[in-house]
Amino acid sequence: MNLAGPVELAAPALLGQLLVRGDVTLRVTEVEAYGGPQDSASHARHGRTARNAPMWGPPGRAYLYFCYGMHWMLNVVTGPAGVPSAVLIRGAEVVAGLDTVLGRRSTAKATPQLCAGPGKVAQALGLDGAFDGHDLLAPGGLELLEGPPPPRILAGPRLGIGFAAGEDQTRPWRFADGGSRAVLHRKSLLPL
DNA sequence: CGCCGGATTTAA
DNA sequence: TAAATCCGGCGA
Repeated sequence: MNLAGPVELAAPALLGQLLVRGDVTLRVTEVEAYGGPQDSASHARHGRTARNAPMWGPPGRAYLYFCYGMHWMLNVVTGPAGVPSAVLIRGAEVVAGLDTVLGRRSTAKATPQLCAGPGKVAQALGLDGAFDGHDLLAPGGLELLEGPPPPRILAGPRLGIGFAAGEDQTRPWRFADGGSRAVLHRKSLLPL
């Protein structure tokens, strides 16, 4: 997994990787790549601010932001330090700690969609702004570990970025594990 | 300083 | 299909 390369290559490489916090382990099934000021869909589109500062940092850090007044979104910072880019974790499967996840999600039973959606992923891991900037490659807290990459990868346009300029809206920078059901809007994806 | 709207989720 | 809910970023 090379997080220092171009974000559109780092993003699909994160599929199958593991997010571990305490007794909970999630396997990444869906991601989206976001670039720098040239990407009109990215938080970095208006340059560096206090909120998006982690995107300029070294790869392997977390970028957490609050959205729609109620959801936290987990991103993995990629690219060399100084080059803003991040990968939004949009979906995951529960590998361990199901009871903890069910409690955090306030749900009685596990379905394939339990952690399908970026807000759900952060909630399942119990994340909030306190994890913004956290080093995911160091032991403790929240960690990113190596997992087997999926045999089939799907790609398609990013979701919820209707505000972006023309070409940025259709660029196939959303990636998913072709074998997982923990992926939203599977129909808008095609084999990579 | 005030307004606009969002990398969403949920339930009706 | 709409409501919930709040703060970042922009224009004044």
